[in-house]
Amino acid sequence: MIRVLIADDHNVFVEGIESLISGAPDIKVTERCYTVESVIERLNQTAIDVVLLDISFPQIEDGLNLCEHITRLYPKTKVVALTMHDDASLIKRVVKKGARGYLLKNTTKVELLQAIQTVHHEKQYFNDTITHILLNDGPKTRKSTAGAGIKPNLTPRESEVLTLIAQGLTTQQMANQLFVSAKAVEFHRSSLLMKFGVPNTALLIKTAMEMQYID
Amino acid sequence: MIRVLIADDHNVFVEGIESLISGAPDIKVTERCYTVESVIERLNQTAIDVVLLDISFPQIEDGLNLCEHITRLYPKTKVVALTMHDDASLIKRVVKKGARGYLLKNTTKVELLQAIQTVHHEKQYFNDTITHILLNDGPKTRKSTAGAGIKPNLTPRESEVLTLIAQGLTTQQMANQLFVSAKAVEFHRSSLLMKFGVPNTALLIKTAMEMQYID
DNA sequence: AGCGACTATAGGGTTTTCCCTAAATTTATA
DNA sequence: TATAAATTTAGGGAAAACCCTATAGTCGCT
Repeated sequence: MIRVLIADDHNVFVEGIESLISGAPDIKVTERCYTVESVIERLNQTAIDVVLLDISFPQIEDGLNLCEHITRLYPKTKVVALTMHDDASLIKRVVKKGARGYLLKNTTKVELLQAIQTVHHEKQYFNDTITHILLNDGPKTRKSTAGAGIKPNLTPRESEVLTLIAQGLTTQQMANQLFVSAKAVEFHRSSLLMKFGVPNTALLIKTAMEMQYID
Repeated sequence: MIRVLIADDHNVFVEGIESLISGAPDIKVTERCYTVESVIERLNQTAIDVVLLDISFPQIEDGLNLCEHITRLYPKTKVVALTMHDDASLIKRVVKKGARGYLLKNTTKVELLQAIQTVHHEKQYFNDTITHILLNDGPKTRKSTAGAGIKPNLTPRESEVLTLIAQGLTTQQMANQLFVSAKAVEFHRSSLLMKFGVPNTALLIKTAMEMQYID
């Protein structure tokens, strides 16, 4: 059973979403929140699998902040952004804040249920419309946004840095060893995190070992 | 060939050390430094395996700082502390600053050569006298100072935290998940680092995986 | 009742990591 | 020779990790 929290300050809309979901056997709306504060409070008290979050809640900035807050503090809880806006820059900002899905408010019942199930299974949900918007908007689209399971090709330097990180060296120590600046090392470390699609060195090491880059 | 740098402001002593070492086939004194500055400069230009460091160089604080500097920036370079003092507190301070060996200035040739070779092979060198001084001085002696290769026994909580770190969670996220404070999680993380004898989470993950605590 | 291991918490501080943006140089390659 | 990929450096800023000391409650064992 997927536990869903609806965060929207429009009563009518909450009702609508809930009725759409009511048909699904494995999804249940367990919480309805009309303010940012109540969302934070609820998450602190109850385990929630998916949050359907109106990004204009009540203002766009509030929604983005709340989205960031949720994904930072409760990584198990997935956020699907709901909004009436369909511009690329907003979608990107939302994704950057950790949302796993993005739906326009004129979405269908099928799409809504599918999005909930998809994000709950650790995947991202973006329909064709959203994907199209993202793709047709310059080169800023992350190389490895999907990032799961694919083996990144490392540059020679990146491999070196990866090996040194796995030896427990700090950035400064690596810099001394490679005879480059700390900033250069930082750059390679950052590239590694991006290529492997991980948030920190701990998971980088684990992932790299599993993928046989180390050992 | 083990490259040795002697750091001492007493000319006579440098000469003495050098003549003692001259007999060894696999050890070579490549640098002699009479000031802190020259040590730093040399290390930046030349690869050194072992530094024989007079802790009173010229004052105790200077030697300790230099020792810390070397071990922090050049972890491959091992430091053997040389001094005339034999009090426990100083020994501990030196070890805390990263020295891998501690010799009194009335040491023998055999001991000197053995100390150089031992620390160069990633091990620590403390003779019976030093060990005795450390043991007979209260409970402050670290539980796992040696730490290499032995499998630590983890408490239930430590195991949990280790697993969560390996999943890439931050301290705050773990705290939320375990319903405890961030400080509590920090404590367990710190215990893990100590028990495994590693300096950071990157090496913690690698070591824990190799020892089959993870996966 | 006392001891030790485990757990949790706190305050304060330093270092390191991580993120963002930006730009110059080299090297390979189409 | 453009173009792209790789490497290097930089500055600033926010978050996280790391280190230290100190207290305190719980539990099991002696």
